[in-house]
Amino acid sequence: MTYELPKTYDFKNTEQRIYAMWEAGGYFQPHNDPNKPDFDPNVKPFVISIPPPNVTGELHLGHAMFVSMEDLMIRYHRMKGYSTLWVPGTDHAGIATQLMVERALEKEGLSREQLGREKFLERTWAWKEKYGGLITRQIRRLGASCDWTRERFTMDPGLSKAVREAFVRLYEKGLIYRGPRLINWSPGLKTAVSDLEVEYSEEPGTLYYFKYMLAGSDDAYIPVATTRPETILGDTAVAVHPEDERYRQYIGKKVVVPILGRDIPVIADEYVAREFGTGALKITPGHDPHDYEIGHRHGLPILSIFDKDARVNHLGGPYAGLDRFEARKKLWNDMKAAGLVLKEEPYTLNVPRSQRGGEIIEPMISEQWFVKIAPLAEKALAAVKNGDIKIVPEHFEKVYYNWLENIADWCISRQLWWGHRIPVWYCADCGKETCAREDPTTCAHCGSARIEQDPDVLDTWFSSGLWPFSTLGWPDDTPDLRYFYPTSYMETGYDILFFWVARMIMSGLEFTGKAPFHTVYLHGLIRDEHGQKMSKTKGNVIDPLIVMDDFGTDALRFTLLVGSTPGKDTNLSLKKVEANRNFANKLWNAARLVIGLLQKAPSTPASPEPQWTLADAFIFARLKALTRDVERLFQTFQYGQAGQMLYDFFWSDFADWYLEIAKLQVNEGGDRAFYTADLLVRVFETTLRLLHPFVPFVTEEIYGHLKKACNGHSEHFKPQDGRWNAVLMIARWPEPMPDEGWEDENLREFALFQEAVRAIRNLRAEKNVKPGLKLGAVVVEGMERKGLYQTLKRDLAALAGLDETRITVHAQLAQKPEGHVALVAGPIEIFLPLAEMLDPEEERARLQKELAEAEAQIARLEKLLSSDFAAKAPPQVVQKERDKLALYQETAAKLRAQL
RNA sequence: GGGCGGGUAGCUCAGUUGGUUAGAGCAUUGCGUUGACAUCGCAAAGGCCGUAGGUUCGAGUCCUAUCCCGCCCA
Repeated sequence: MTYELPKTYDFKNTEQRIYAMWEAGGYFQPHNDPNKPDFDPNVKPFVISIPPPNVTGELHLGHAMFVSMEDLMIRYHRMKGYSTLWVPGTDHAGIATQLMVERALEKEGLSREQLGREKFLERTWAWKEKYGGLITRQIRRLGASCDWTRERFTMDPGLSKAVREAFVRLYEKGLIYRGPRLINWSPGLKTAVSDLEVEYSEEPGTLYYFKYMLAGSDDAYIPVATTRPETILGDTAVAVHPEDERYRQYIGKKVVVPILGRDIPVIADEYVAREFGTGALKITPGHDPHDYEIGHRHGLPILSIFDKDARVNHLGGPYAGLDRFEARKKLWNDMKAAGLVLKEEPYTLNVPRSQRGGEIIEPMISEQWFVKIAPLAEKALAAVKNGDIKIVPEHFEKVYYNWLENIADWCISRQLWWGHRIPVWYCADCGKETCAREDPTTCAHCGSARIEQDPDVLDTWFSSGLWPFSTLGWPDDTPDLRYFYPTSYMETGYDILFFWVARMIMSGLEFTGKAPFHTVYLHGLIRDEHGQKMSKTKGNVIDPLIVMDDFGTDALRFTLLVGSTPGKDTNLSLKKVEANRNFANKLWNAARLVIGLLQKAPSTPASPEPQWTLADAFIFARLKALTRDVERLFQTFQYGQAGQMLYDFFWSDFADWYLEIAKLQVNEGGDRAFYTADLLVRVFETTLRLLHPFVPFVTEEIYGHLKKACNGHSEHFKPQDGRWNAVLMIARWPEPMPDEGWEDENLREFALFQEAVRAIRNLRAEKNVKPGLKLGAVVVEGMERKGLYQTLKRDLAALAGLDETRITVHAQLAQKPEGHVALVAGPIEIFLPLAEMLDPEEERARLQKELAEAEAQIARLEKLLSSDFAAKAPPQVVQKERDKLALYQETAAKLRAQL
């Protein structure tokens, strides 16, 4: 019975089935599990914790990128025999999720305040249950081989316990403190956000110049410029540079706050840039980070003039109740009327905007919780500097250093409900705080039962920072934690190097005493095909789900993986995805052919000694080189390059050349057919293994068919390492095979053969020889080939459109055949009976051109070899050039003989 | 202001210990289909590797300067 496959690869009906098969087979779980009795602690683990997507999020290309990349890393290591664990999970995304639920409530005409905290949280959990599975289902669709039995969520009891433990430890160590500080306030969300969650955008604005009148004077004033006139209401000083001759006289005097009439001092501070604006700076310590520092230095009062909605409060006198922007307008108009205004100038502002939603952030004094970051940062810095952690690509190490060296304390409290609540209780009686691992019922200081928990929750990144170990059971000493921690690679986008990677390193070192991973691999952002950031407003968003529908998961994965270099942005074009869908189909069709051929071959050999052909030697030598190269590239994180080599090998060497010749060899029958089929299976199967981490579905599907066809036909047809596996995904990664000495010569000889074939094809094309017209030929192969072309006659004929029966092969020819045109490929000459269809002059010109080219190369190489090059370059490099020269000289000699 | 990355074919990009004729996909042009694949094949054309210096026997690759683009931090 013959085994046949459909003509086109049907990814739609394959991917889901394959994934379910893998998962049901338990292949996603580490083969060496510390929770099982047969556990062997000597087997090396390889572990990645997934960057947890928002639990209620939807798949975008950023997810597709990291899933593809991590799955590649995981599958490679799994095939290498590591006990491989990829821990999946999601995070609770405090702000994002809360906003979604609030929006849903709004539709019912409800607010979270109306509902109350408890009910609101119930609703949010229900929301999470309902939509939480979407993103993980989508990640599965990408082929992710994560261990779903170990899936985690940041608000699981275990991970919540980790958060609580981490907080309490830092608190006990004095690394967490609470206090009023200037923080970034998001008036729309009504919560503090960290420095990292603020983005600065350059926007056109105005620089306002006005008079700060000297107290007690009617005409003396200090001119001051500001971009935010409304903050005048909170000014508590005017600062000038101590050496500024213009204002020196005013230092220590008082000036009057416009409209409000408060007296404030003129102070001297070197921070003031004399050349900027008027050289005098108004100081609003309550609403500007720099002013805050200056205020501290000089012991200035700090006024908060806005409420939580960023409306002016009672300190703003007549402007109380106005929004900050309305207040700006009104105050400025009033100042104009009062004759205090000097001028306005257009000016480019650096506006702080919320990363979420884009509203303008207000710096405000607020009571918040902070992590004292310096001691943590120091260790995190050292871990990379001393090589415990390596960042790929390397240049991000500098970025990392720069950030950690200038880091400010981390504001970790958020005025939200959805998240881990701060484990601190305040006592109504003694006023002290109780921070505890278990919810207390009484104050730890006075025993009072009148305690109340802090209403705030922690920044989501606080829990994400614990992810590599909290997912493995920390703070409990679990078998998973002991065996799988520290993890191996941390793979993620460079955009969250600070948000997440740096914080994981700090937390890991602090809480577990170990770097949470030894390698950080950062990928770039996905942009559209013209390098533009994808955004809904631009309408250039590519939905990975649609791409997978149209071209298949493998095509998308291969495109993302091969088109990317570590740390560099990737422009994704659908054209490329389409090309890679074609690649998957090419694989499929090669499988059809290989399966067809092997079934035509005898199932046993007559002789145990194979007689390999030149083509056999060529493809196997190329496979060996490929295996070596791919391994080297994987070791150095050059996955894209590895994928490209696989693509080229498969398409060019294997499909275009070897398969064509293999057809002929199988048709020969007998042992030639048997050994050709045998080699086909080994080469093709090895290629499938090498490609599997990139395109897992199509390779797995083909593997199954190939295995079945082989097993159904001959017990001899087996993979290179001699055994078929249950599934490809756990087959062993191909070991590089050492060179045995025969490779180079065969590769060179095959290259000449290819050159000869191409020369014939070109001439045919040039002269419009009908494709169906089979030509005869005289081959002069030279003395060294010893009749090689007798055996290549058939292949040459098939590939170049010749008539095998009319090919003659000679070692040498005294005279060039009459009426023939000569083609030269190094030492090989081929004469085609085309003279009659050629203009002798044109033909002469063609040969002249080729000769000129060869002579140019000879001249170039002779010059090169007579220069210092021959003396100073490494011998192999020089030899390579000498060989080339010899080849050109032969070509030139043959050409001259033709002319 | 500080730092980082990039500028290679018409477009999008590879090109990692420097090795002497710079590659791919798409697009373009020509030819080709009963025999794995038109989701294909065979071929062609297309590049002073941003600019100027330097190091070297040798530079797309290393160094310096410079212009342009992008990103991060302040």
